[in-house]
Amino acid sequence: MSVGIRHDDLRKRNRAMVISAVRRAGQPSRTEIAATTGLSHSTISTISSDLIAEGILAESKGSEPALLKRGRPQVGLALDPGAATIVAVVLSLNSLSAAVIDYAGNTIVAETRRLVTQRMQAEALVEECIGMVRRLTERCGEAAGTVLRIAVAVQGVTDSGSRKLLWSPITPHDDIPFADRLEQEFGVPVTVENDCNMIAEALRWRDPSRYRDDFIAILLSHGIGMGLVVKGELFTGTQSSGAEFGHMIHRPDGALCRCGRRGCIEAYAGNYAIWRNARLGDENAEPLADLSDEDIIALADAARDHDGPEREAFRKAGEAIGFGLGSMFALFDPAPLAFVGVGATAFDVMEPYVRSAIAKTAGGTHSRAISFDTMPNEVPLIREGCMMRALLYVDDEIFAPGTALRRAQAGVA
Amino acid sequence: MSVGIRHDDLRKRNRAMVISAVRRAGQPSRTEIAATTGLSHSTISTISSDLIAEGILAESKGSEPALLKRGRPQVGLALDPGAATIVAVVLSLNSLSAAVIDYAGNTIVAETRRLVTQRMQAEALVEECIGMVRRLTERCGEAAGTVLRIAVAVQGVTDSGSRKLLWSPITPHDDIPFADRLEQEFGVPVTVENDCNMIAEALRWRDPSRYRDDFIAILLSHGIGMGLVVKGELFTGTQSSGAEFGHMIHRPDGALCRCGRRGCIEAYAGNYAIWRNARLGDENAEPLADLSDEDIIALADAARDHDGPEREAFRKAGEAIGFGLGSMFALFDPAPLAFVGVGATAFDVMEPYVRSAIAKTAGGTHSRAISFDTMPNEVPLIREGCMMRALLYVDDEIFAPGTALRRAQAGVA
DNA sequence: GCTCTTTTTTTCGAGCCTCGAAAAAATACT
DNA sequence: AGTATTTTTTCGAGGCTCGAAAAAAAGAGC
Repeated sequence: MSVGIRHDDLRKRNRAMVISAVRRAGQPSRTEIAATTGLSHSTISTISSDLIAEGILAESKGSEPALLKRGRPQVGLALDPGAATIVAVVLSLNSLSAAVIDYAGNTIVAETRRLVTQRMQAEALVEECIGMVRRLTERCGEAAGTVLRIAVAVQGVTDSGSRKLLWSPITPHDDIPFADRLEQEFGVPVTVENDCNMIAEALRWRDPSRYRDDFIAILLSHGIGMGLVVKGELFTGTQSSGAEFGHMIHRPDGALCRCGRRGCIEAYAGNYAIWRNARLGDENAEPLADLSDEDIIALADAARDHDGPEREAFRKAGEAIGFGLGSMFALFDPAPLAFVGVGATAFDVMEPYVRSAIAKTAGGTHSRAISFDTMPNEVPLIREGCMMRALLYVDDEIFAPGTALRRAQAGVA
Repeated sequence: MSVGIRHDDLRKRNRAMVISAVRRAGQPSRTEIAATTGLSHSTISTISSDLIAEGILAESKGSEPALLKRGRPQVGLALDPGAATIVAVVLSLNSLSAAVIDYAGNTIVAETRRLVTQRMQAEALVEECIGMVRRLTERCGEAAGTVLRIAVAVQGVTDSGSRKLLWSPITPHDDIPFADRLEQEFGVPVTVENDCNMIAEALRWRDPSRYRDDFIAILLSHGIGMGLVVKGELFTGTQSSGAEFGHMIHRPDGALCRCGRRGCIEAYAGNYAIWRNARLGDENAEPLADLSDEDIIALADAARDHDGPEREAFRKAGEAIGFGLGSMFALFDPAPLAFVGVGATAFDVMEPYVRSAIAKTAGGTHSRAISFDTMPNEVPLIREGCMMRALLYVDDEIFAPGTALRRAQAGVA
């Protein structure tokens, strides 16, 4: 049961509101913050002067456009870049990248390297991450503030506590305790997040007008992933990162999926499935391990060009996605969609089939206009979402409690 | 964006905590409440004496078991039955019932009558509801407190604001504005809720240990309904009451559903679908309008007795439910399940097929033991959930704000 | 250049709220 | 009857937010 609300929580939450307002708006004045939060000017004044004294916010004197208005000019508040530093790590099939990022969201240093993830031991994967983070932080040296948080985004299923990678297509190993190992190594809180969830998080910041309280991000790549925001909250499973759209059942006992089961949406709409249908015409053939982007683009070109097995393969893919979305819409109604990843470049080929499938479902009723958006490159989105994840943690869990936290901790000690 | 938290909100929320603790625990002492809410004894003391003064709570002197302990005896706090009155209305196929209920949850008067809902005009349906509520409240007369809330539970889809019945199998008419019409008539806030959501609400109160933060209630009757609780919240659509499990797609372009579409889970697992498969062997036959409970029980008996079309029909039903659950579990992981309604009496026939279907899905992995529970009679659950809905509204929206509300309203006026 | 107006930000006292400690109340034990 | 024990209330202290007023920092007008 939820616990009663104490007096100190009040300040904590209002500090969080102010920080969040600044992160969202960029350089809002105190008056603006008062308006958006609904708190009084005096409260905003005290809170923001506290935050400035603590080095979390800073008055941004320099870059004002100095809009010529009559009275005392507004002074913008901005996040102090030096307040903290976070590290965002993105691990995907055969690739690892990481960046050290300041509190305002500017990348300080970054690195990317290729790995053969599918052939590595679990421990070697973890050590590659540790190594890269160590190199980067040392490269920054004293220049950067203290690292307060590390977030790792991985393709695959993580546990609901964001501590372990439960299963992933990038490695044959299960239950890899990334968070524990990295925390051990760096003494800083760490989370492992699902890549598609990070895409969803990034979309909220990229385009809050479209991606606000309810939307769906679908990653069309070798497999099919989904990031889902419902009622303003990132939707996760009760025990895992959840939202495994690719493994909803499209056709019971149908095509062979990479996961070993049959009839999953992915077994029709994943890159390997499209290739398999187009080239082999056998939906039970063993899925390929990997497939280059060019291969998919070539298939899409062929499908656009003429009727044939390629177009038929994309039809099956679109149908699987459409019926899957229809089933989801039966659960929580239609929402704006973003298709991300290589598959998005071929989405124009699939779209009519997706739409006609949705039209055959309960989702088709409400939705006069379900709108699709496509973004071929998922990498920057994952990176960005991962960064936001870490920064928001610092905002809410470290800076919002402020001295109250330190007081409480001292009390415990 | 969420708004800052003011000083008065604090008291409001802590009052809500206290009320909720009493509703949940029955007759907790102040000390107990302090423990469960985490608030200090002094705070609980002031808040509860306020609530007693306002006639919301009462000290329950009478029925103590007087457990012999050393110190000053605890004095239990209970909801004052006379604090308020609510009306719960349940409208289902060919049946309307309503009850006037006191603040402690005791039924004061109740009435049920049969209607031919499918042949009535929309307005006539609304008027039947109004008439029954009026008769009941008049029957109570001065005996009951003021009615503060009316909740209507209906089979079908309502809008997300719980104002209209968007679609229902009990009537051919759409968009029936129950809430507006009843509010007009009685001058009291009214909501229209989906019956399965009310079942879920009831289960939380019936057995909080099993039905707590995440669970699924599935109504197996003529159609298939679902009530879903995820992370402690009743799951609803963004625009409708949502969670239309019955209209997730089991087989694309498959059996004819009552909704006019094809391949819905309901088109395999609804009573009409089971009957159709067993008796006609034609999954495209026009669905029957209604079917008696006895018919389904007879089919289940036949299926238990010998292999044949009946057993095959239940196999198809179980498979549809199992694959559907598997897809849901892919989205948010397995959760405890309750099967409610006539179909639950036949669940033993379907269970093996349900389980084997789930085992073929992503949900099958995590779930070493997904547990099913069956409750044949849905009516008392719907009634109970509907009552709780209304009572919780009074708790949170009327009694928790308390005088603060009245003050604010006066300020506005 | 000086004063007036306008807008933003800070200051200050009032009013609530929760908390901890101590007191009061109510009962069982001896 | 007195003591121990547990629950509940009382009371002063400390925080927090708010509204009003003051202070600050500009442009506008003469």
